[in-house]
Amino acid sequence: MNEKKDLLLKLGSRVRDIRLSKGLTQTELAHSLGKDQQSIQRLETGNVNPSYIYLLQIAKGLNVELNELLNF
Amino acid sequence: MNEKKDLLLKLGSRVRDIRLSKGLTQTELAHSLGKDQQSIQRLETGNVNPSYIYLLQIAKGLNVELNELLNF
DNA sequence: ATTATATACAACAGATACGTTGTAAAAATT
DNA sequence: AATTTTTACAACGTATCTGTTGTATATAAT
Repeated sequence: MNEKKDLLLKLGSRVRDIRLSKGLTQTELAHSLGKDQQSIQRLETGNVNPSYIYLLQIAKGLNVELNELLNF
Repeated sequence: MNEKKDLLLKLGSRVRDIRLSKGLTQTELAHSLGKDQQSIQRLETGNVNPSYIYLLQIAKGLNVELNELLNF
C-alpha cells in the first residue's frame, strides 16, 4: 500500500509545517505533551499511523483544532 | 483515563449517527470497506482507538469528509 | 576544534489495533 | 411464536503503535 504511505507522509508534512510555523522544535513539542522527540520524528516522517487520541494530543500541542491539522 | 474513553465514546456515537442517517447497517458499512461487522461495532461502542488510516476509510464508507466525521 | 542543538534511525518491550471466528442478545418482520 | 435481521461481546493471532534507550548525522555556535 503506497497509498497508505503517501497519506502518512502528507500527514507528517502537515504536522511539521504547523510545528515550524509555531517556532517549535520536535523536542519542545514532544515535551509539552509528555512525549519524546523520537515520537514526533516518527510521525513527521510518515513512519507511523497515529491513533485518534494521539492526533488529538498533537493538535493540542500545536494549539490548532483537529480539523486544521487534518485539513489538507 | 476516563477522558480518553469519553472521547472514543463520542467518536463512536458520531460514526453511528452518520451511518444511521445514511440508512446503513453495520454490516453494510463494514462490507463496503472489506471489513467485518464486528470492526464497526467496536468503533461505535468506543472500544477502540482507531488509526488515522482507519478513520479515513470510515469517512469514505460513509461518504463524508474526514472533517465532517471529526467535527463534533 | 569542541560543544551544543536539531533531526533521524534502529531496536526493544508492553499495550493495543485490526481482522477474524464464534456466539448471544435484541429487534424487527412475517 | 418463529424466523430473520441487526447489534453486541469475547477471544485469538498478527501486526503495529507508543514510549523508551541508544546512537548517528548535520548544522550552528562558541
